[in-house]
Amino acid sequence: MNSRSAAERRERLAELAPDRLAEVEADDDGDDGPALPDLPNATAGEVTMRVAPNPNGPWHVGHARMAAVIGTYKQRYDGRFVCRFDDTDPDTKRPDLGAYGAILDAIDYLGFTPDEVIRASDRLETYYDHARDLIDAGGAYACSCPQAEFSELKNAGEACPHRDKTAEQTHAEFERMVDGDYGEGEMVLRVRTEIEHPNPALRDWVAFRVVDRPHPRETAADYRCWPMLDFQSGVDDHLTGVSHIVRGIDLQDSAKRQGFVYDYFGWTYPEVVHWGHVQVDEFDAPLSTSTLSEMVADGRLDGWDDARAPTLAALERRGVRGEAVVAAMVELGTSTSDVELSMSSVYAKNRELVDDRADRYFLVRNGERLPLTDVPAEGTPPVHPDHEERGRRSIPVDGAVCLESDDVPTPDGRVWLKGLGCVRRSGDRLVGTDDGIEAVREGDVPVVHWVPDDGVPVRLRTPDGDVTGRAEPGFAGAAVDEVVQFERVCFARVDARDPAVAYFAHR
RNA sequence: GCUCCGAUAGUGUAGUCCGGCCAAUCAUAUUGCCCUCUCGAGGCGAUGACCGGGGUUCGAAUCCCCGUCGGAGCACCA
Repeated sequence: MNSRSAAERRERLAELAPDRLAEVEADDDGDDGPALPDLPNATAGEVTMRVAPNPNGPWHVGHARMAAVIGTYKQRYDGRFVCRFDDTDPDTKRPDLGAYGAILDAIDYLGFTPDEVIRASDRLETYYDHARDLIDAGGAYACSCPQAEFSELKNAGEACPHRDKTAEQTHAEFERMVDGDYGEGEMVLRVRTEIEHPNPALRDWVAFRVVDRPHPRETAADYRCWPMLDFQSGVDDHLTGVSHIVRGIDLQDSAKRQGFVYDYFGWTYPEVVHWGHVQVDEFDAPLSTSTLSEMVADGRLDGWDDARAPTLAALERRGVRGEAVVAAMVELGTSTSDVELSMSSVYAKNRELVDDRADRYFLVRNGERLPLTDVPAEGTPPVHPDHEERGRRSIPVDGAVCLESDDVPTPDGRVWLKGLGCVRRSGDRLVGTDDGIEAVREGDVPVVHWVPDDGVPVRLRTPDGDVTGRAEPGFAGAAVDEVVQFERVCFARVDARDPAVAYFAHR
């Protein structure tokens, strides 16, 4: 940033138009990167948005986008944030009871608090009531066509024999669906749209179907007649006062489908923004929730917050702040084309957030032990190079040190042991030299980190697997949950003590 | 096949509605130098893009047409 010219501009503005300055400042506040585009037809105080996750697994990084964007809009428009669990498929995308809470935790991690949390599986009676109203309005009919047969008719633009059924008969059959009198596939309730609509995706879609498998939530386990997403979501959006919907392009036709229901009811459809899919560059492994769940179930991952997992829980455990994730997501904007998120931009933002507070420690991975003589009794590197006032560490040297193998000098070569001094390799040992720091400044001697022979064993859990190493003795004093920097290695979050475990955040 | 949608540097984004101030913004990435006892932080640079072709116009990233490429839906999944 050219902060100088920005400052100049500000100064000029202060002279020319003092009230305009306030706006600019407010605009600038906590705002890095381009802001999200304004919502269409949005009025402050009258914006309600929702995240509508299916709780069939933990949230991965991609899921953060919706919450991040909605949460940001909530702040901009002083709006409402609804979290609605769309858990209406007890079978193929079966909800996971642990995921409800995990998703709320993820939203909290990102720094947002929903104004309202609802579960579709609590609301079946509401959907039934609306189905009955829809039938009364002539907007739905019960259909017992086998799926493939209907599909053929539909693609040809032809009505099935059930389409002209009376409302009375449909009512009767729908009540039998509700009562569980039909088996799976025997009867559905279809919305009567336009069977010759140019877009085949909109023709007489299914609103309710029968699912035999009980819902995992006990309170919903007795229901067999389940609404499809487009019906349930359409009704709920209206009932919860949703003013603006953000959703993926895969749901592009949803608004049009639901439009038929809205028309029957005389409702006004919310504003809709569609966006493309997000890929995350670092995780080429499939980001799908079901894959993740499988990997956790069969032990390939230690849990949803395994350092190798692309989940928000894992990022949290690694010491990446939700704020950094939100900032990166907001920068992605809401374009309809698919986007790829670079984790490096999340990490860059996190580094900014965390660097100033992160105390420095040495961690040597897979160290090589080298006897060391003719050096001071201890090394005293600063706790933080930009904050001398935080003091210096004290790392005792007792006859030997460990270095990372890449840092071991060639025979007769020199390295500068950070915070200690220059040493020269002599055979298999290191011997202190009387070189001053100029040796480093001249570029002849690399500065390396090191630990004494009896460093603290640390397991560093990284996205690429675990690494073991030893940290300087002072690391034993680092508190759990603290984010530290292992100099020249990475930022990491202290996860456990005795034995010490740290989670790799980023370089 | 039918119906939608999109295309700016490695990545993301601003600008596109209302054509000129855009030889195109910012961030990230990569990289050079300075500083530094970190490969962190900081400072100063560099690299790198308007999908193609026509048209309209004095003037097009922006408007129009064609093409190409990419994405989505046409589920009793969400």
